[in-house]
Amino acid sequence: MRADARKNYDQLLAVARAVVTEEGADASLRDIARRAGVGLGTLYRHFPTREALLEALLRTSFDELAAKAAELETSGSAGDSLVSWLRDFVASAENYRGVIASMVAAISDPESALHASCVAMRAAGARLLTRAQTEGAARADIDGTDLYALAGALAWVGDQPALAPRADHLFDVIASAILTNPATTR
Amino acid sequence: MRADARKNYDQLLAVARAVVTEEGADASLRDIARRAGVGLGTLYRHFPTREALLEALLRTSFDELAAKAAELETSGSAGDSLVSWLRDFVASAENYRGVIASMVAAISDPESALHASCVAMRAAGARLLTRAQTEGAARADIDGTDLYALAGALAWVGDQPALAPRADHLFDVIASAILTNPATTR
DNA sequence: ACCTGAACACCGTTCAAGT
DNA sequence: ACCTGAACACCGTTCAAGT
Repeated sequence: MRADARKNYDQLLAVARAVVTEEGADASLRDIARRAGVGLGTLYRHFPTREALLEALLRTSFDELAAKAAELETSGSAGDSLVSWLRDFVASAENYRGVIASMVAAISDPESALHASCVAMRAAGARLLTRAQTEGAARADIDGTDLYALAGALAWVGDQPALAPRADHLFDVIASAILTNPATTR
Repeated sequence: MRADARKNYDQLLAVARAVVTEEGADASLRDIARRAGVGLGTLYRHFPTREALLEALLRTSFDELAAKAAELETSGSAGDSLVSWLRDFVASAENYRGVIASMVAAISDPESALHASCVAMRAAGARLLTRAQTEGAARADIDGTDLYALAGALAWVGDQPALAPRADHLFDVIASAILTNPATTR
């Protein structure tokens, strides 16, 4: 990449991080280009879709979550590992308001710039879930997509100002549902 | 209301029902006015905010849910009544894509045209929850807002094309979490 | 009373023209 | 190679002018 292009890319990403933090995932792209002091076409050149921009913003979080999952897969209690990773996943999705809808949609859209990362996140969660299920620490009747959906639902709750105060408590409620095997508690 | 105004109101509502069913709660108001064969100002005269239009669309559902709650409050098992109403609530919120976010936001916004109805829905759910809790059929550590949040989360899951196939199953997972008292199953 | 639609200030996206 | 910004087709919202 040419030096001036690199500079524009970095500047766009930094500004986008600030603006998306403030306005959410549906922030105005025009506004981002404007605040970055760059033509609108330049933004589109570097990030051809909104998903591409979000992917760049979330890159670090995705990598951290993948590393965290790798650690947890062989450490401590299977149930605790699963819940701990789920907590990190939800917290990271809540970093940018409204981003969870794109992350969920990306699962079934191979064209989305977020597709690969989101499929990888689902797989990482699924591995932790399977281990917990094998040990009898998690209910057996859910799969990786269910886990991803529950994580998404929790992130959505955290995104709603009227519900955010309950987000932590509801995390515990749902975590307990995941960790409870209904067949054995009846 | 003058006869011509009445006609416009009814026509707008009918068209809005069709368009919002098709496009979701963020459908273009301009498009609705256009398809209704009415000036844009006329739409704003009858429905000064998007929430006012949604409220009119949801009026019937709200009334039905209130009636259903009243019935269920004195019938059958407290746990079954709670879950049955919750199912109806979620199904009704899923009738119009994207409407659940407005319904949740309305809870903490007294200016919203949806405020009164949504507060009433939360109260109806809370009554069914309290009865179930009193009988020991529902976990004691959640309140009406938690229930409303869980219902919202389930409706959100149903709204996401990538997750909708799991919505029914996740309803059961969360319903079982509500009906399980963690203090007694440990 | 009620209706209309132009006007204004915004979008996302594309692409010809510039360097 | 890369950048710019006008152009196009849309929004939501308001309000002067009409009936």
